[in-house]
Amino acid sequence: MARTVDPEAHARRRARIVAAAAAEFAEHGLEGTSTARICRRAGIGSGTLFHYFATKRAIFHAVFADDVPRVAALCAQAVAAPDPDTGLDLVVGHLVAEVTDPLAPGLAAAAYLEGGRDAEFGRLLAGIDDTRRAALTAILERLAALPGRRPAFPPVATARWIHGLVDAAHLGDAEDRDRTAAELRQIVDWLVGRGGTRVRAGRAGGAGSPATAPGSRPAR
Amino acid sequence: MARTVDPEAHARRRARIVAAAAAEFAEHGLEGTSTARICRRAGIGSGTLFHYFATKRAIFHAVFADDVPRVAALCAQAVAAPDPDTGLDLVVGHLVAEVTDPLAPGLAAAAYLEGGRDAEFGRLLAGIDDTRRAALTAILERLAALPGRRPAFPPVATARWIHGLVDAAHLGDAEDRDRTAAELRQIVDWLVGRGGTRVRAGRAGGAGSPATAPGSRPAR
DNA sequence: CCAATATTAGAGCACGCGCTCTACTATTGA
DNA sequence: TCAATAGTAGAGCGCGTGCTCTAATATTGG
Repeated sequence: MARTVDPEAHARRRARIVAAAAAEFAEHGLEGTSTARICRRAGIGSGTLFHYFATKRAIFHAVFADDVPRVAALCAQAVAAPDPDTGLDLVVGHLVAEVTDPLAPGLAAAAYLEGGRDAEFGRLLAGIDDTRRAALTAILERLAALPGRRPAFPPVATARWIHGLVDAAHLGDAEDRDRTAAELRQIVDWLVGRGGTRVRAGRAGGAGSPATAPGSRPAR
Repeated sequence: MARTVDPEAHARRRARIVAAAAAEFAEHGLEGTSTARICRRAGIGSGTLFHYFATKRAIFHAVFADDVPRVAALCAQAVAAPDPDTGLDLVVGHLVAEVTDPLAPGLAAAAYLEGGRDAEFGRLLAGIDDTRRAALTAILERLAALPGRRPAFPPVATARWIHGLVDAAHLGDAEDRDRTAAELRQIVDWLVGRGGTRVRAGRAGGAGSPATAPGSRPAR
């Protein structure tokens, strides 16, 4: 017998394809992206592409499925943190990092479109979401029990809204991502009853800032 | 000479096509929707379709452009309202109605994907957004000046966040739209410093509700 | 070195796409 | 009634699609 596989090299090449595909999907969505484009971007032929993935849809799934273990590990770590504040910062930091990724908005839109129709893919997304929201809820419950904290909503609702805000930030203007991220941290602190009066007016755009609001682009 | 046009009949038929197209676009996005599907749904032939619209993209634009005058009128009415609370309710009511529309999430996703690439379409969306955000900001400024109100953020930031929350609600689970809408009203009241203690814990999911959070599906 | 297998490129296939074009019908004013 | 034009249907065109298949090349173990 001859020729065994180097799994690392295989994984590297696979990842290269997934990265190229992610960029294309973020721009054109699943149906709008042609396999030829992915090939060109990855610098390979179509034969190679279909050697690594059976269908275009499989590549799309891989783009998101690759995140699952990373998210799970981070959530476990955050829940296990001795201090709920630390745990919250971990999760929020992760969500903010996602918002800062320039590919995120396009991918989120493409994912939504697809999640509504492809049941298996929908379950994949729901799984990622549920993992994060469950972790957030657990942390928020411990936070609410802390003395002196006055969270505005019950933990489940707060977790849902934080997630919602991140979704919203995803759709936000690409130019303002850093400010959006900063504001996201701020509003989370506020939702959670952390940081006391630090918020009240000022900052986050400033009382004296121009009246024209530059914010997010899309929304039907 | 002979045969003049009935503009009303023309508009009705055009609207019928736009409605069918909107449903398809919400499901498959712009590039994923074929003109043949639109024709089938609208019960017409391709000849008819291209008699009313020059290109598929033009139909897509029309789906959103048709909203512009409606939004402008409502915003003007809300700003002109004698009482800023009434004005706010008008705008929020309009946004909530949008969230309740079952086509909204898909269309929002499709719009985002397209707004990022088609500059003209991007400007169209930005225009709608700016109209609404400017109206909201104006109303919120009057609201903040009211005695006894303690808004959490400056008006511009609040307007931006309300818009963001609506975007987030768009992406939310289709089954929970009514609850999402109710919570949206609640969090707006809170942001605006309206309704006092009515919010603090309880409601909105309940302290005794199950720990598994059902919330939104998508988000990368 | 050689046999065996992993990996690659790209020509080519059947098909569905956006859109055009022609032929036909419905509806109007004179 | 009849010419003129709005409206409609659908066959068909050129092209790009997702994917397959063949043939060639790298890379390994023995």
